[in-house]
Amino acid sequence: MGITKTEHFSKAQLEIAAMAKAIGHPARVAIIQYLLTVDSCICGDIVNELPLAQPTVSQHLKELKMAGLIKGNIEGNAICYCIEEKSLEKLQSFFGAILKKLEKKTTNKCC
Amino acid sequence: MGITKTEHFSKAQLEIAAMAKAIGHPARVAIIQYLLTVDSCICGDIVNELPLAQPTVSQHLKELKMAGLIKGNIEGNAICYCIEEKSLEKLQSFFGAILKKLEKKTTNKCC
DNA sequence: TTTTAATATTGCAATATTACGATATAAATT
DNA sequence: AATTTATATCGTAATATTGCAATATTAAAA
Repeated sequence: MGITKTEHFSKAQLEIAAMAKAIGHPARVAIIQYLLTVDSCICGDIVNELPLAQPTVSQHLKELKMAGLIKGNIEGNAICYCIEEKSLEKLQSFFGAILKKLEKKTTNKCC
Repeated sequence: MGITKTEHFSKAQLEIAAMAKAIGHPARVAIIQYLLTVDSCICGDIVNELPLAQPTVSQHLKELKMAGLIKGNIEGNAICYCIEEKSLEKLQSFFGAILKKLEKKTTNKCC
């Protein structure tokens, strides 16, 4: 069907999944990494940094924005994109919590 | 086209994207969380824990396995699934590195 | 050895994603 | 005002994902 049964999952599960899904494409990983290298988040040429056409990049940016991973400020005729720190913190603490739980059960490993 | 231009991205970017993509579905988030609650990774009834049919769950498990996030051990006629710690560590350090870089550029924020 | 239990695979329908050309929009520049 | 620059949106083709019924597989249990 290609449709996810969202109603059966918790809000937290849906949120983590949505953010992870947004990162789940190499172009979007590259966009995030590029946003980290530009110092003042003076944006602009994200398109030139990627091996993809402008509409495709625009679409990827939209998905990152909708997942709350980046935000954009209009600066004249350009748009300044930045990473949304809060969402990345959520992801890190999700994985941090998992690793913490894993360490607690070192006694009972079967694989 | 629905096809990703993988050849233009780095191995690291592809790996992070693949792992994130695997977590990018609420059922797979739920599976990971469930695997954390069972103490001895005596598996079995993951199907009963999820609001999805058995073939669907099996498919999600396969994707998690292919992304290297979980591993499965055959135990008689059942299969014991566990979380692959290394891959989660990779993800956490990816996000950790991002947050570290973000903290370094607090002076030049525009959004 | 037949049955049961646990999981995987196949096949398929519905929907989502990826990519891009064409076009639209909107502000800066000339 | 016309042009340029930066980005978004539309439309569409190719492919991927999600979900499940039906069926296969494989090992334990009866």
